[in-house]
Amino acid sequence: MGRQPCCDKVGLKKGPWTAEEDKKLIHFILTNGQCCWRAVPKLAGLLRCGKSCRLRWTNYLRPDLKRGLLSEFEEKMVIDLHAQLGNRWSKIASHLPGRTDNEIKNHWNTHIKKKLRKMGIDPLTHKPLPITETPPQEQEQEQKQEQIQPVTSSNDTNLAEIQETKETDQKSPLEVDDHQEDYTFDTMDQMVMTNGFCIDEVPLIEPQEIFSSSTTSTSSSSSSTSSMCQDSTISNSNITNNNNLFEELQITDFEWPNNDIDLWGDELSSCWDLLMNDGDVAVDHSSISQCQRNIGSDHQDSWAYGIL
DNA sequence: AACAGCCTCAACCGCAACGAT
DNA sequence: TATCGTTGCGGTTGAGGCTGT
Repeated sequence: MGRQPCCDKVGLKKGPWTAEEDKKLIHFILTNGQCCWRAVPKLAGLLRCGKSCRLRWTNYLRPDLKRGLLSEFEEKMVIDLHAQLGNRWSKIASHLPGRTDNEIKNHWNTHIKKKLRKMGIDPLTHKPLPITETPPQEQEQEQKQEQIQPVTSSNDTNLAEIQETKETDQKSPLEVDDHQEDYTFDTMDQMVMTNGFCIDEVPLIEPQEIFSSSTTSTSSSSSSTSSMCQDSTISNSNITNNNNLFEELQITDFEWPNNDIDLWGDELSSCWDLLMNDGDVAVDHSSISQCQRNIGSDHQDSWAYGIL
């Protein structure tokens, strides 16, 4: 039928976002919530398409994002989940609070793939690489080739592999479980065992389960994006029960991680600095102190500002 | 210091899925 | 059921930073 472009591309800005654009988007979403991304750029005064705004928010500006490299535990979880789910990055991300599908996908392509190959494991099938079939010389060449070519390219996806991946992807977790004896990543198995769940029944990992000293109860955040769109305001009952700030902000759906998580990277902090320093934004210090009490003071300088 | 090649990751693109009508 | 509009997902790209020479 011929799809329309997601937005009128004439005169729209592309490429990296500026601090000013970030500021506008954050301000708009905090005051209006997430709704109808197509309308967001217009209403927020941005020369971007809605898609770009959504991506920027979900992958970078969302306050519940964890910053920095994946921990070893998270990495292992990604490997395990990838073995079950294939390249379903959003599904994988939904098990890792504060991580985005894009982030996990990038990390997989740049780090984990290499690691697995070094360990002699095929990152596509999670089975041992066919060492005997490939003469050592070729292997050496492959390794060199891999060093030359960016791992993000499709250099490792020949037709057969693509086919294989698709077949693997189409397997349900139960089907995968049927072949669990093929799973060869021993440390992974150990991890799975020590954490008390089987590969085919990966639980929703709560932040407090990953970070043992957690105090607040939260639910999976990454998977909440779509449900957030249902509301015209962002909702989070976990926080609002005893927190005026978030009521004021109409932030009721955020999954604020606990104080063990580095919530705000420097860049985002600066965005929020920009936001709070803006003329139409005031800082509610009483709310800040309340937030500090609720969540802990480690990040008090970073995030606890109210927009009135 | 200058340059080239490599690496990372934010952002884009196109398609699929889904809901509304 | 068919069509349309919107959002979400996964693959891919390329700018900028990093590293080695």
